[in-house]
Amino acid sequence: MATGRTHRPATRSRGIPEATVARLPLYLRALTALSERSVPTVSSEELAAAAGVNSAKLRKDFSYLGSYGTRGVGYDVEYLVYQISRELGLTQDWPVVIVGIGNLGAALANYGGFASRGFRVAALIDADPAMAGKPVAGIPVQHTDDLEKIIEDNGVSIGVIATPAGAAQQVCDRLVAAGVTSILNFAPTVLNVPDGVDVRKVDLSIELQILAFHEQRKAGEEAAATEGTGAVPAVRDESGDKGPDGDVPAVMPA
Amino acid sequence: MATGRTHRPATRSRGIPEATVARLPLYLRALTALSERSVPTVSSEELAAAAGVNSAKLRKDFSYLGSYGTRGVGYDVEYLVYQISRELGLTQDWPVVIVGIGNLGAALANYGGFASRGFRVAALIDADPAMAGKPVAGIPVQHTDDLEKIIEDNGVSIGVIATPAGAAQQVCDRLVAAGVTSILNFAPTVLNVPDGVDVRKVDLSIELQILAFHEQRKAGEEAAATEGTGAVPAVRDESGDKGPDGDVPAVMPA
DNA sequence: CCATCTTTGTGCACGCGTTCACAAAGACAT
DNA sequence: ATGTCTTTGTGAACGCGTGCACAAAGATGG
Repeated sequence: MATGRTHRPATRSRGIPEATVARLPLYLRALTALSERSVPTVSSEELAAAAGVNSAKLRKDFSYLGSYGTRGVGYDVEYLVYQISRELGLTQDWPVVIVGIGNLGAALANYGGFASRGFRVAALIDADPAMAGKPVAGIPVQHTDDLEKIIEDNGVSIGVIATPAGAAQQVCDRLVAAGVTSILNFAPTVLNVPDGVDVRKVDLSIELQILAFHEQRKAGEEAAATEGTGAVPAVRDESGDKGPDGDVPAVMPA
Repeated sequence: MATGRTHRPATRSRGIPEATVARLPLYLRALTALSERSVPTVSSEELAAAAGVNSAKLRKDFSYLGSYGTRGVGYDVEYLVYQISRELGLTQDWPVVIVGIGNLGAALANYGGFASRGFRVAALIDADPAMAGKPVAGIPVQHTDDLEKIIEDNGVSIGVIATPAGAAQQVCDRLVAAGVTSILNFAPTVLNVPDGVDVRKVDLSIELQILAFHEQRKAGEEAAATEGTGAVPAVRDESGDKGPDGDVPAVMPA
């Protein structure tokens, strides 16, 4: 996964397990699609298939929200959409600021997923004076100097960081000091925040590296299966023997 | 987190737990920074702090790779950088294709994190004929018609999908048919893939919704603590009572 | 009203991941 | 060589998440 929670160990927020919370948006998306097709009810089996999860898991997830299903029938789509939306806090409007309007920041500003579903891009902020005033996705970019004022004026509690890694912690500190308590971090850095502030990170290169690991493993297995006895992998040596790699080859920088 | 694994239940890939694999890139990043500062060794405590994890967890993670530390001293930075790089498969070159060169796709193509660390953008692919030939990040965009040929010619096994949701599954099918076995999906859809293919997803709106959930909870707790007795939350009603919401309010579309 | 059939909601068991706490290992000084 | 001190590596306990499997609930038909 492209993200991981920071801090806040495993506090069952008001009884709903973290793992369940992470799946609710998935269910909501599937339900919204059904709602648009005017489907009145769904069974846990159908909905689970649409969301790509196990049906027992889905039922257990919903059981944390309450008993919203009807046995022998299934779940009322519209009602469930509302309940999940309410649970996730999407019935209210969340103003969001995006800091760092480079390629990625601009892409985020243009991303439709922000506008819908209760999120509103309240402001775009960048440190480059040349960017100031220039409209991106129809919203004029403002300078970092005004960050605190923007946060307070708009009542922003969610911030998105899309700056270079070097600037991320500093931006984060200012956001938090100004009152932001939830941060979505796209910069490849570990952010330090005080208790009570939630950070979620999206890190492209981490995701790629995880894929590469599995890819390498697949290649190794395949080679082992294709060639020879199939018992001992021929490509990769097992861990534990420090033998073949005495000195350190060139490994790429940051 | 912005992602979640699909398929492949919990197979301890060659003995290394999935959770550990997901943290290796984090350690690698911290170690690379130390390496650039020419720091020769680190203790588990220091490195754990830099990576934002528990030191016991870090030591256990490293123990899956082998005994690379020296008691009383710590870990040799350069050596560990190499070992982790090798374990993640970053000592080889991974050609990657990006499909869907919109705002996000272009941002990804320009993202420095791809170029470094063993990943190379082999091709950019888009369905829009008007895009064909136009260079993005110095690489000419190619048309979707040539997808299969591009995959095969470049020996690509990792694909990145940055198309609209509607096109994602179709693109995914073609990538898989052409030989791609690892996919990083930025489109807000659940992808169906055959066994043996890894999918990781990065979903901005899911991340935001999870943040909104916690944000709402924090707001509720705060209101309860600030006002009145402090025992009963005043803002949000507890689950289970279907009372106040008889009919369904307007919930935003997709 | 009763029987049957579908689908939910959940008790239970299992496994992964995390954390504690400590013994073993080695560096370093004397 | 011996003792002390630091830091690793891991055994063990615990908690969360998952999935099975089934009883309870309600719809539906006769």
